[in-house]
Amino acid sequence: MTPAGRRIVAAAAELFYNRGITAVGVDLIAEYSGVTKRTLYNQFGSKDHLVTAYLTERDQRWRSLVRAAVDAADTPAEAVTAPFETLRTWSETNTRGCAFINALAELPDPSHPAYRIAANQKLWLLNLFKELAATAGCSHPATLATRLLVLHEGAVATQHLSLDTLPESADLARVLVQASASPRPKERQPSCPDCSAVAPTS
Amino acid sequence: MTPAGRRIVAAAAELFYNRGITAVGVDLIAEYSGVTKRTLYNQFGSKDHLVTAYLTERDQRWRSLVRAAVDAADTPAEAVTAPFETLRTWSETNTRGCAFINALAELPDPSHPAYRIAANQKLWLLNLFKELAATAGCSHPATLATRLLVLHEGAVATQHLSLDTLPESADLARVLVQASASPRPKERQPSCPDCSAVAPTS
DNA sequence: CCTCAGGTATACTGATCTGTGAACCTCATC
DNA sequence: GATGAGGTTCACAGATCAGTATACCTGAGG
Repeated sequence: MTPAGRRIVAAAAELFYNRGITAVGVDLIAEYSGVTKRTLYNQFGSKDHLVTAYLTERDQRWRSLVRAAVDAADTPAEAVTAPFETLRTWSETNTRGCAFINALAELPDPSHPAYRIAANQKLWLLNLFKELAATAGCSHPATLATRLLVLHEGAVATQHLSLDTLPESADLARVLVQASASPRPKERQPSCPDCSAVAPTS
Repeated sequence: MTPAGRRIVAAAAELFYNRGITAVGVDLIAEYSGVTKRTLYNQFGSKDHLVTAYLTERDQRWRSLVRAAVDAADTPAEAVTAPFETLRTWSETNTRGCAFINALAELPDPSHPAYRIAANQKLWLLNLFKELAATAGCSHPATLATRLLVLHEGAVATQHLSLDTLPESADLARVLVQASASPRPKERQPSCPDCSAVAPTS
């Protein structure tokens, strides 16, 4: 991608995320990135393709941050909840929720590439949770992964409002991992039905 | 509100939710509701006011469904997770996520009335969870309510994709309520650290 | 019978939207 | 020194946007 192309994507990223995709015109993006509209169309062909490039770049950037957090975790159990640490720093500069969910809200056509990107992002995180849970020795990693994904997306979605739900979500995520990672000896299970309930059973 | 006004709000609700607020013009809403654009502006004054009316009506409709589900619950514990039952039926006809989160994605101005409506909706649900948890005798109802809200919003947010996370979210919600509603006798707590961890401690 | 609220019909403004056309510039590489 | 990629300038098309103006219709209540 040419230097002008990178500047265009950077400007589109900021404007699309903060003001909405439909509400931002290509003229504004061109002006914001110090580039002619002609250059924008020479590089991307259409606004839809620019939207796709914006979402793709954002996805790659976020994934690399998550990967770094996972690699920096001290223990396998902490690695499972590392994406919640990424979300904590990510939220400091991205305070308007999930860009992919927001994009789907504006793009009703399921055949738009944005749908694939958004779906793949969630599936990637779900699969990452599952693999990390399996590595950490958690029982029923698939069920645990689904629960962690819901918690993650819930924390992102409620971030709009000033409720500060992320710490609580991350706490619960760690509890779920602990309960799933260290199954109690069999003889203690009947005396503690809730533990076996919290630890996924399917 | 006049008959024409009701038809306009109904048409706006369907179009705004399914195609996006910015992407839908007032001409389309007028045509869709079988009404003149003049009538639309006589009733609502501006598109922004129509957006506010749309969100307000949707909020009221959803709240009454939640209240009905809570009232229909058999036990206080089941009442706490009744909103998840509402979400199950609600999602059958509303498959494009939370209309308020979607609206915030398109309306970047925090001074827009939509912000207040969306924030109040989430706060209302959070408070409902808290009151129901207290009624059911749950310990630390505030913490439990936050966790339930995150689960609820996470289930709504991931509904876009075909992941079917709602059953798992509702299951986990019920487990959390159970763990918080029936605290174990003190002498058993040391032998079961995970239970005390799942039951909110703050 | 009169009035008036609710609504219709149609035309219009001025701005903004995505996207294109055509000519020109600049600079590195062959 | 010719070529071509990346970029600029500017004008323009055609559509759509929110919102307004003017005149008219209709039916219920005083």
